[in-house]
Amino acid sequence: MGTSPDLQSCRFYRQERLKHKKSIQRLFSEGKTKKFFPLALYFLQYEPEEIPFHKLLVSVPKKHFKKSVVRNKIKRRIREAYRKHKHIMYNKTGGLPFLLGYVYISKNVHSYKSIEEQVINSIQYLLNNKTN
RNA sequence: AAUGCAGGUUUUCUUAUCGCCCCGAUAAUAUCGGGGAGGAAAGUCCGGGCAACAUAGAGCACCGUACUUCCUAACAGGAAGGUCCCGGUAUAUAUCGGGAACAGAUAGUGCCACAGAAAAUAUACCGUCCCACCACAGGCGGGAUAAGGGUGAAAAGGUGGGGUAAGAGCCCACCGCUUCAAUGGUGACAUUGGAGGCAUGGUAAACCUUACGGGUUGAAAGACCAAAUAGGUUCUGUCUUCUGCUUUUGCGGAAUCGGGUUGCUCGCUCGAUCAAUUUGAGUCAGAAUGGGUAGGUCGAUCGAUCCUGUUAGUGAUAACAGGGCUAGAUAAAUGAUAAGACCCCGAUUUAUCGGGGACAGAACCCGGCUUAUAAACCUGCAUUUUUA
RNA sequence: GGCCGACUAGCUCAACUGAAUAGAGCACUUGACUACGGAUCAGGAGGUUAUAGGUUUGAAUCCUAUGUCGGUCA
Repeated sequence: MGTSPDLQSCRFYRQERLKHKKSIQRLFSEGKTKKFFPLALYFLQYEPEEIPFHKLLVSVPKKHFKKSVVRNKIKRRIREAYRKHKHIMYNKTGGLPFLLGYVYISKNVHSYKSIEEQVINSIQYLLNNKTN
């Protein structure tokens, strides 16, 4: 382990992605839910191993969007919005980091601006409801 | 020039800011440099490579393919050709364009509703004709015949003539069919000539026959690394219910199991506490060993490869020469925002404004097929109009 | 990523190896019965058999392609 990563930047590190199968199952079974239309946010605080990364997962249901092109586009927009505004969360230090799961619940494709707005709202909501 | 049909080619571009994935260098979550979706990446309909397992040979079964020759690693793909069908042009034929699951119904079995005399070994209902009788409209009996007969998808070679009591390939001509021979062609087949009097309805995307091909399973294949824990195997050692006394034999107590004591419980009582004898079984401890889950690495991107040219071939394609390296992720990168250029549509003040730029996103890799596609361009054919 | 299967009336299902009006129950609707309703009785409507081609005289059925839905394999 070298120098610690710059958490304030807009870089989106590989460790900030939620990949572990059991963590995902924990997030969806034990985590809390809050709706920010067109998104739904699952969140859960966890015990980090070394660096307190917030971990992100994005999901777009296949039921509403048949074409993988459309699903990929929405996922990229959500991830981009989170990347630009995640520094808000790292600014407020203290407390356990979050596992985040964004699920797209609308049946229509929304523009980047409306998605960005709701992502900011959701991050503010998380900071206000943080424990420890 | 427009429209339609068929086929082919291309799949918008530039800049800035912030980012993502891979590779290389410095050197370590930093900086620099390079690369980053498609013609269908799709459907998974075929064929192969690759991998594991299986495997003496032959036959049967099952699945698939089906005009011929060639191409190919292979194919249900492609090229060239043949036959048949459809459309156009001149018109007994030729030519142009398009299409065809295009082997066999004379190997066998099955099916062909309704209608119709009859639906497949032809039949004899209405008919036609001859003879005899009743007795003269006609009826009945015996015989000949298959020309004609509502039907039906399909009717037993067709047309014309001769012939006959009436008729019939009964006979003849032409056409068709079957078969034989010759010639041309690698072949499908074509042309010419002879013979047969016609024997052969349809259906094989019904069973089937013939010929050819197919081992099974798919990257979730498969190979390797490997923490903690549990268990398997092997080796070594220890013990054979626990405990007290005793040198040992042995004796006492407790526990467990089994039998008896009236069915049950307690109690009492009896027996056993590994089997056996050069060993085996089990408990515990230690060591070794192989299998293997979370996870990771490989498989995995240099290949039936791409580009250009020459040669051979009608062509698919092949050979040779030169040059290039061109995504490689794994809850899965290839993006977001802003501005401009190009193209299309609408409004119209003719220069602005507004809207739009299809179908669609790699997952081991190739060769095809099929399906989805905005716009532009090219080629062939047909129709219409204009000009000469 | 691979491999299977099913689409028939508003719903649940039939129609077997092709045969001409695609049938049954529930639901809907009309009438009768009843003071009214239910139940019952008598009738009626409702289908491009998922879509598009093909084979056949004839297709829900056979073949091909497409679409939708479902199952299964670590």
